[in-house]
Amino acid sequence: MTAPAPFPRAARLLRPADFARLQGGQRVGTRHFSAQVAANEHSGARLGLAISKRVSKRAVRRNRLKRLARDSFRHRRAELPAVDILIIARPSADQEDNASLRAELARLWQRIMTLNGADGVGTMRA
RNA sequence: AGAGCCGGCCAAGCAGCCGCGUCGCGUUCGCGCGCCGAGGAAAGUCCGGGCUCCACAGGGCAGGGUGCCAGGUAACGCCUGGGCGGCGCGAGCCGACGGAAAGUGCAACAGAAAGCAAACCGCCGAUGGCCUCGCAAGAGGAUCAGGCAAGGGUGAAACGGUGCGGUAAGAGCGCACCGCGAGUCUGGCAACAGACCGGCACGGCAAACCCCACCUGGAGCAAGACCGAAUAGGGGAACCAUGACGCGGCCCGCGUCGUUCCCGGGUUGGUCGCUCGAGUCCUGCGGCGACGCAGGACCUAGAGGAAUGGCUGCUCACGACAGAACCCGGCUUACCGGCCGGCUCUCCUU
Repeated sequence: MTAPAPFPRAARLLRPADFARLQGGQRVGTRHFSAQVAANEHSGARLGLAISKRVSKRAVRRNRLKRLARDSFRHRRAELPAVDILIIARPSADQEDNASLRAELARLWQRIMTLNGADGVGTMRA
């Protein structure tokens, strides 16, 4: 029912350095998430996740948020520009069900796209 | 049929689409195909081991742990069987359950007294003395000497309990039963039990110090090993003053710092450690059992910013607690509900 939308390793933030670079990136916030965005030198968008134990002490619940975010991201990755995105979950996210979190993530990707179109992200380019 | 006890097991299912990780095969290096891919607790990190490194060689002290007995096990604080005590009509369940005659200590309040007993209320006053009566024997009275600890009262606890005898009143003073005992015998590997005997002497607390028996180095896979680029600590051998420093609790003890010679090297990345193991299943034999032995079959997650998922549809008893991170054995805690086996009690029917 859905078009193929793979999510290879190249589309993930793997090194501590990748995360550190995003400290200076642009911030985008929604009700249950916040994101740090910066342009990268790769061919597509990359995703990193930061879901601390402050969100939930239960590993199962943190896993749910990560999986949801990754799945949502991979479906929209083709539309996103070449940016690194770090998604940070707020503790309130733990209370929401899958459907509303998916809707919120969809809006988040949309805002990142428009942000990039308005040229804000270019600041990180060397 | 209803209540309940014990042991074992399962953890919504199916399909489609889109994904993720290891491995194998193919590859036009984009990827494609196939197999496999969380738990009974993966959890808490409370014990025990394996493995690894650290200065280990030994002895002593200290510290810590365990604590009825006997087994099982790699080991344990776990498990099995047994004993004792308690709870339950019962199937069964629960128990830090060694030593109080080695010593030290503790016990608020209350109470006369809290531990080599003592005597507030009380009981008695036989015996000696006193008073009255009596010629006397003696009788009566008070309770001075004195005797007693039954009863009352306090307390968590008061120097065996109940009953009978006994007595001036009483008292293990005597007896019966119970309790108690560092006695004897019998049974048992033992914990312990039974019988007999003794005679009432020894209160409680050892999750108070302590004593006894047994166990016990420390840190942890970010342990640790290997590979490889810039700055330049390092490793081995020989000699030496016995000073300073260090030695994962301390001491004996041991080592380093110095000089000479020889050899070549660490944080961050990559690879390994990383899953074949006290493994799982089946059968047979031994054992009450935990478990052991033998044979056969099987390979069953291995990530690393961290995979094991998302969406949709259908079915039903409407789905709990919860996510591996070096690996095992336990314990504890969380949990919607369901299945199987064995057993107990009550009621009904025959």
